[in-house]
This record gives sequence, C-alpha cells and structure tokens, in this order.
Amino acid sequence: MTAARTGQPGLRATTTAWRELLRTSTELMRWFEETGDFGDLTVREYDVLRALAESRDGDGGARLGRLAEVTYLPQPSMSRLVERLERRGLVSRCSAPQDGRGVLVRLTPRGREVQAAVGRRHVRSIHQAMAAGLDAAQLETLTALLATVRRAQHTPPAVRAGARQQADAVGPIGGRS
Amino acid sequence: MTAARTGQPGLRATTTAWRELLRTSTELMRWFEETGDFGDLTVREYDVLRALAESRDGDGGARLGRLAEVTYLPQPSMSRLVERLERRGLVSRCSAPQDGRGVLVRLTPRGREVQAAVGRRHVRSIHQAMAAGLDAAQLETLTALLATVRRAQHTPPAVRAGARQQADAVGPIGGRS
DNA sequence: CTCCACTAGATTCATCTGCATGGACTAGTC
DNA sequence: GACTAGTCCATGCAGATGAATCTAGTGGAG
Repeated sequence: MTAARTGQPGLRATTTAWRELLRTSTELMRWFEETGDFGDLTVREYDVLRALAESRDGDGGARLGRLAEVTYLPQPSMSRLVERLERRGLVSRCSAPQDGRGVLVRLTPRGREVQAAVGRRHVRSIHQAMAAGLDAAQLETLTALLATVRRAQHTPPAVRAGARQQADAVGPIGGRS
Repeated sequence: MTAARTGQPGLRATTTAWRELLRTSTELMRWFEETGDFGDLTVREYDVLRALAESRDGDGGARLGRLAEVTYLPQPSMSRLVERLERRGLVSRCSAPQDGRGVLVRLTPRGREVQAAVGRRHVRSIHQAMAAGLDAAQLETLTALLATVRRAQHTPPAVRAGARQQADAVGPIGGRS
C-alpha cells in the first residue's frame, strides 16, 4: 500500500510471503494426504521409496545414511523406517559391499510397484493442484522465485550478487494473452 | 525448453514447481529451527502461542477446539500440547463461560513475554531469509502466485474463472531497475 | 600386528503423536 | 423433568520420534 513495490522489502512483505509459503505447502500436502495419494504409506515412507526409485542405477539401492540425508530425516529414524518397510516387504536390506558397517537398501519388486502406483496418483494430484490456478509461465516464475529464495538462504552473502538477475530473467508473469 | 512458456502447464512443470515449493518451505523452516528462532519451544508450541496472541481481544483467550482448527492439529494433540504449556506456566486453562464443556485457553503474562521474544527473533529471521534473494516486487509476485495456488486448490472449479486475472494483475517481476 | 580415532547403523529411553474411546455437559423433544 | 442426540475436551494405548548412546567395522600410525 506504500512504496512497497520497489526496492528493499519491508518486514510486513517478507512475513506475509513466508506465511503464505508455509500455508500453501501445508494445505496442499494435507490435501494430497486426504485425497489418498499415499495409500497406506506415510509421506515419509513414500519419500524413501521415491528416493530409492530415483537413485541412479535403477536398483543399485542406496546407503541408509544417504537416504537419511536426502530425506532430511535423522539417522535413527531412517533406520527404523527402513526396518518397517522391510517388514512390509517393500525394501530389502543387505550389508554394503566394500564396507561392512554400511547397509544397502533396495526396492523389492513389490516396493517398486507400490512406489510407481503411488507416484502416478501423486503426480496427477500435484498437476491438478498446481495447474488449477496458474498457467505455464506463472508456474515457471513461481519455481524460479522459490529457487532463488532457497538458494539465497544457504549461500554466503558474498556470492549472492548474480542471483537476482537470474530470477529476473524468467521474464514477466501472465503469459496467457 | 519446449512450448512450455505459454498455455496449459505440463506434468513436468507442475511437479517441478511443487517439489521446489516443498523443498523451499522445508529448508527455510529447518533453518529457522537451527538458528534458534523458537528457543526451547517446538514449532507447534510457538504456533499455539502466536495464535493466542493474535486472537482478537488481546487476552480473551481462545477455545481449545478453535486452536486445534487454526493450527491444523488434531484435538487430542492440542489438548496435551496445552497441558504442557500450562505446566510450563505459559498459558492458563479455565472452564469456558456459557459452556461448561469448553475450555478457554489464555496466555499468561510470562507466555505473552515468551511469545513476543520468540516472535521478534523469528520475524527477523524470516526477513533475512526472504529478503536475501528477492526485491519487494518479486516478493509481492511470489505471495500472489502462492495465494492463487492455495485458493484454486480448495475452490470448486466453477469459481476459478477470475482467479488467474488476479494473479496476473500484480504485474511483471523484476521491478528493480 | 596393535592401537586409536573415526564412521555407519542399531538401540535405548523419554517424549510426542494420532486414533479410538470415554466422561461431562448442552440442547432439543416429548 | 426425563430421554436422546450432539458437542467439547480428556485419556488409554499403540506406534513413531529424536537425542544420546552403544556396537561393529574401517583406516591410518607406529
């Protein structure tokens, strides 16, 4: 309402943006869960299956510690989460080659099926939610702005010089003519 | 890379946007926690204190069920969360006037202090994170795009007609000349 | 080979979480 | 006023969580 449209943002603008960011991601995630995207998996369980499915070399599996990193889960939690998935027959655990301490986690065929099925449902829901209000250009803008925020946050201030140009470069929103 | 810049978004664009949205909110939240924004409170505990501080009529307090709704927490969890806050002397519980079943939760003076102190730290962190990479115009665009996504998601499709115009109306990003 | 510092996971323990349920109170009906 | 259905919150219980710790295996120095 003031001179807020240019230059350094005010406290009001930044907190509003953050709260909207948090609310939006929370509500969408809640909707995905209620829609039944994840079947009888928890979001975290699905996350692990997806991480495994996406790990390079299709079913080479991944180290337990690596999974914990990727999913932002503490190592003990991951240990037990994998144990549960193993009991349900979705992953297998075996001692890592080259390192007797490590554990290599792999998707079982059934695990791969489940991941794929859930993934298909989930992608459809995501598409439905994200494409409902925005066109392609707006989505691209949104993605770029979010990426800029995220990168700026864990980048030492000195490196940030070029970051804003990058976000600017995606061009104006509202591409639908 | 293709004709993705205009018209209906593709699956790739929507899933990328969602994953960026989730990652950004998660990483920022994690950073706020690591920074110590919340002191010895959990995020949920702070959320409750904030909800109480923001409830209209300063310290009229709020009904327990209402708090559960506002914070998206199941009622039994809220019941115990409030119990913990009460033990720590941050809120007080009393039977609701007009309705013997209900419970009215209020901030104690100490609770109000704690909320205010945490709030100040947190707002500063938010500002630091969100203003690091974006200028005021970009922030406004981001907020508008997120709000559009959120509203489109829980709005019956028929009502959505005007929503996109609204997001378009915030104008081009990159206002810094 | 032995020792020691280090890393990868498993385990322990206290706490938190959600679902299902229970008990107290209200409101509408007869 | 008694009965019934409904609302609000508390509690029991099984399972999940994270911090701290423990165990097993690795790798380098002497």
